[in-house]
Amino acid sequence: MAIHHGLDLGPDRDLDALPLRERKKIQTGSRIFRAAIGLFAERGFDQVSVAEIAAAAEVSKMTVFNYFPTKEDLVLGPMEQHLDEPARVVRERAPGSSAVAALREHFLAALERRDPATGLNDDPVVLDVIRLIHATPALALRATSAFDRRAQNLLADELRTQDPDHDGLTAKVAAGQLLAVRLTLIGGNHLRMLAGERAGDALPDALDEARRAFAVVEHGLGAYCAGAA
Amino acid sequence: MAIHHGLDLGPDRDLDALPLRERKKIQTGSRIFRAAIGLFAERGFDQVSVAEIAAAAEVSKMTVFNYFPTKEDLVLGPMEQHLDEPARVVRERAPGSSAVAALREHFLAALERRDPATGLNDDPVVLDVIRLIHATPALALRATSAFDRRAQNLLADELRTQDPDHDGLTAKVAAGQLLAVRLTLIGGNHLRMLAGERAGDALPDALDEARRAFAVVEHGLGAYCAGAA
DNA sequence: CAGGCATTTTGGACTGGGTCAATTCTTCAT
DNA sequence: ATGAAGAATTGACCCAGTCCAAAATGCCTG
Repeated sequence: MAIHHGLDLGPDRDLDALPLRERKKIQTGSRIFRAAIGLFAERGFDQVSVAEIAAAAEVSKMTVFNYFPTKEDLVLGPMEQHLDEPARVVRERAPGSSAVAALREHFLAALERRDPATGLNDDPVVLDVIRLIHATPALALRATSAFDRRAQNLLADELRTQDPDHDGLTAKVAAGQLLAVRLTLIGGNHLRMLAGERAGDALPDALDEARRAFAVVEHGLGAYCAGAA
Repeated sequence: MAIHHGLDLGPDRDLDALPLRERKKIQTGSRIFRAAIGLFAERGFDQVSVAEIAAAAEVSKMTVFNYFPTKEDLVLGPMEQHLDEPARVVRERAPGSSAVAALREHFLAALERRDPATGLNDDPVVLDVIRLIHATPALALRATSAFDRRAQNLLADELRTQDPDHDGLTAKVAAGQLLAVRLTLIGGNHLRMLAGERAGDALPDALDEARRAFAVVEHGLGAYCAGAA
């Protein structure tokens, strides 16, 4: 719930107007997060113990777990509020537009505003996070868990509600395809950032890739089906 | 490599002809596995410690980790030799057949032989495993990790090799779509089994669903793109 | 059949993630 | 002020997973 650190977007109510307690909480969370990312970036995720992070943030180990349920959440937590987003986008789409179009446009818009969730963002801290994800199997695993049963079912339910002529199977398959293409695109953007590209420079290519990728989902892999090349 | 328990298919050379040592190893592995699944099914994955499993299998804790690298592998290990399978299937497909067709036929064949990896199998132990996966978030996470960057890249490389006219993006997207549809179908089969259906009875429906799902991947989600219903 | 070799098994000690009951501190109503 | 309520914090604890030296077991040769 709380806004832990500099990464969260959201309704940015000004910090100074909050009761003292809330402000301290935010500061502590931010201090823990920055200490963690700093140490991780320096020595690697597995080579840093939570106790060290606690010491660096001048807090007890327990307090770290109070703010972040697991060690992995220190890296991934910020990006993981978005589980129900695809379903919401489809539900709230403009009347007359298709579900696929809604998700495509939503992703393109996120790219343009350099939303860290798209992977197209060269903020130093975001870069550290991306590097960590790629260097640590456990983190990579959880990062792809956007392709989760919950997420897929949420989206499938939404698709079925909106297009009631489709059966459950088609909806689930469609939901899976849509979540998968999103992950693929994010992965591609991560690679750009890891290669040192600036987010601004990479934007045109990223937009183009996204459009083409969604087109593949819309029109099928037919080409791979036409027999040997 | 070793054949741990009753689940593994593979080149079933008769056990009795093996050197005594190998036989004991198989027996021990199987004893540990069955003890673990039994206790997990009874009290839940998180409510059983590795020490208890070791005691139940009359083995030391160390030996458990000798046979299964992690506690999760006690449940998932058996089904996880298959990471590179999609890439292999595409690589070794009959000349003239498409990549999509190869993967579809491979999955259909696996369904017909009730391969546990398809989720369509009502062996009591397999059922326990399926129940555990659905009841334990950590296991569910790893079970969907077939949608892994490694797996996706392996398959994408294979697709690009075979159809060199396609660029990297299309190959990665296609690989993602193909892995995703596989996971979706497996999930559907799990639901059937959890609902108490017999694998034999569910087979026709499962085959039909698989065919339709792969058709969606081949021809696209177009319908969801046609605007509001 | 004896005994040496290689591999497995074992017990124990240790690290580090994660949880719990109790303690301390902040805030607020009287 | 003061005492109650509630939150932040803490130290003690449990368990997964690793490391090591020693004991046990199957295997092979003399």
